[in-house]
Amino acid sequence: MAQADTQREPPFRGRATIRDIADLAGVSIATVSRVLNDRPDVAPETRENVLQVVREQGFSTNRGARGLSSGRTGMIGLTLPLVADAYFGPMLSGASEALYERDMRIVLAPTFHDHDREMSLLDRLMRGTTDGAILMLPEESADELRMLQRQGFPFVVVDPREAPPEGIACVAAMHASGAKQATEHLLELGHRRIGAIAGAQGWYATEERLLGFRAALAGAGILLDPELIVYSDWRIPQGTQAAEQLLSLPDPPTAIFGFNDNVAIGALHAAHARGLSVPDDLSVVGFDDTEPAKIVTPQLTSVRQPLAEMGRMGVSLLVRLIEGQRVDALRVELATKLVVRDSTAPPRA
Amino acid sequence: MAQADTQREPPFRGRATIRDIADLAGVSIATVSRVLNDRPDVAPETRENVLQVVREQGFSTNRGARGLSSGRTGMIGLTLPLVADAYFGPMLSGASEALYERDMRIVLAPTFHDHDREMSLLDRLMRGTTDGAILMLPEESADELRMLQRQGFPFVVVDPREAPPEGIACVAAMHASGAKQATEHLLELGHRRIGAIAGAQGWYATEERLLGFRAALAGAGILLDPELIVYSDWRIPQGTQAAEQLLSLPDPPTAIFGFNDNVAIGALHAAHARGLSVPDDLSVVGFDDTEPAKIVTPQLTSVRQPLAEMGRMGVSLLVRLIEGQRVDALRVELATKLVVRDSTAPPRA
DNA sequence: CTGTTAGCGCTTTCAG
DNA sequence: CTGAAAGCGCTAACAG
Repeated sequence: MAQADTQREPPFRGRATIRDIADLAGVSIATVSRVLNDRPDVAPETRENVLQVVREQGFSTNRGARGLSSGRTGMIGLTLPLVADAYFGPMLSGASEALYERDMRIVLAPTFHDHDREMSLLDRLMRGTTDGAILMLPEESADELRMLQRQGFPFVVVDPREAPPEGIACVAAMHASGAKQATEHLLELGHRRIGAIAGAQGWYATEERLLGFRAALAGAGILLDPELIVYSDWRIPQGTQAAEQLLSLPDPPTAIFGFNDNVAIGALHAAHARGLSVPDDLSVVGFDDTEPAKIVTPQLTSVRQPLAEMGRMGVSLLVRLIEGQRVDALRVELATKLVVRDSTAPPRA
Repeated sequence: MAQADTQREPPFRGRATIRDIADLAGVSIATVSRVLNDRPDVAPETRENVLQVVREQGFSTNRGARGLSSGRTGMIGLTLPLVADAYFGPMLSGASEALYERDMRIVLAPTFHDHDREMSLLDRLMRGTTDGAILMLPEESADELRMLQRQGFPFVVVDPREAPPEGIACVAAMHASGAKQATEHLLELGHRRIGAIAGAQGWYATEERLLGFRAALAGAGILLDPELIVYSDWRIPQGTQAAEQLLSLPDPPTAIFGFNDNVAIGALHAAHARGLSVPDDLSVVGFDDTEPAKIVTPQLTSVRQPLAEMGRMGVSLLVRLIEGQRVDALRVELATKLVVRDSTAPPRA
């Protein structure tokens, strides 16, 4: 009772609702809604008036409520294996920038490489909280993805783990051409025996990069010695180990091509441990061009993947999907580019 | 008309709603809601029955709708300057893990160091979409934070930029003690002239670390030469520059304490450029112990900040705030710890 | 223990 | 061009 007039003007009992704005502006909530959604059928004067009040009150619409009534929440889900990662970070960053520009929000769902978790997350993302999703390096098989698609939930895969399934929106980097460039760079420097620390077997990126590697070698008329390819799991220690193996060969390579920066850095470590100087005794090139490539000594020559751009592109595709626009290019491949730094040089002697 | 029975069994016209579940289970929606929210007042048998149907349908509740009616969305907002960053990444990761465990989702809002953006983001986060927020290294002044608080929106600051304001939930690391440890380590090694590359002036972390640095020096009976402290902006190039300055002194330091890993790495670069060997000619220690510290050569001795743990702790505080529980310790300081690696050694001669 | 009944804040026909 | 009214899916009293 003596609770006083909390019901009065501006500082509402919580946050202003569309109804408060309507009252203040002396119009109906329908009109406010129209203004808020940029509908054309509002008198300019009315619109200005409403916007005025909206600004005064610092009002912005409750997405949950909007979602309920319109089916569109303005939020999109994003799953990715890891958040604290030099590889996924930039992708996430690019996606979040693009989303921000569209005034959309992102519901983050790290899977920590757990397939079940990813599935259940996805499942939950779909339940009205989110208009669509971006799946980065998803754990799902092509079949699972297709099933998801059949449920009518819009999503796009960024950086597919397996070969991108037909009919599913997907953005990837040009792995093969990047690998080819890297290998050719080594070849031009005069290297003839080039070892490769490939990624995990069966991964799309691994297979494609292998293709590019082989193509470059073939182009130089070099017959690939199978001993010179060793698979890894993309991580530094495995890279070190793989490099050890390569360098222990009776006829060791003079250059090593790591299929990502991690394994290349691992190779750097291995060289260091053997007292080999990079690039004088051994050239090393990486792939991805993540932050660490610029930090290690010597700075790593690496193939740049446009990670942030991949994130942005994923958003762009997804938004079109959500809006029901025709998407002609369901599959987008972004160019990669070799960045030469200090870890490559002509072979000794 | 011939649209047929989309209204029938399982595969609903979209996704099952609570009403569908109720029908299928032969109970009211209120009962389903009770089961879903783990209310005690449901007969075990009924509960099991409902859960059965829920599982069958792969149902999960629409958070938007829940938010509308209960005022709780199960989502929390998180602002941070950068997502793709060795420092913020782990914090974010820790927070997202903790949130996941509580079956809550995180709405990500990177500010890219833009104050206005952060404010508007925050403002939007508050509008019913989110139950509370975690602000990592917020741009807001103490006053702004207090204003926010007055609006009744629960939030906690993780890693405050300024000295943490009274009465605001806040988690930080023990900067001073970490800095003291690092300096003492150098002192024990025999260094007497120790340069510091401080962070940005006025930052809480800078001031506190400076305190620890001074305390350690004082403890060893060393009078601090003001020339030996140079401020930076936490980034690598600035670190390099600051180190140049320090090393150009008539009587240069034999060790440099970088107030974060970036500037310490910058110092490594500067040493390298001068042909100084680390740690033989110059010892370097960093702060934060981010990923790059382990990657550079030589590996960096650094003070570990429990970044992921800070994120988790932030969530834990926030959840208590949201649930209206009493929070006795509004201010949490997490311990830091020196990790000795290869960049520190006794001074030459 | 369970069902009924109001809304939560917003969008969207459908009438003026 | 604008308002009235009907929900979106769910929770929360309030009765039984």
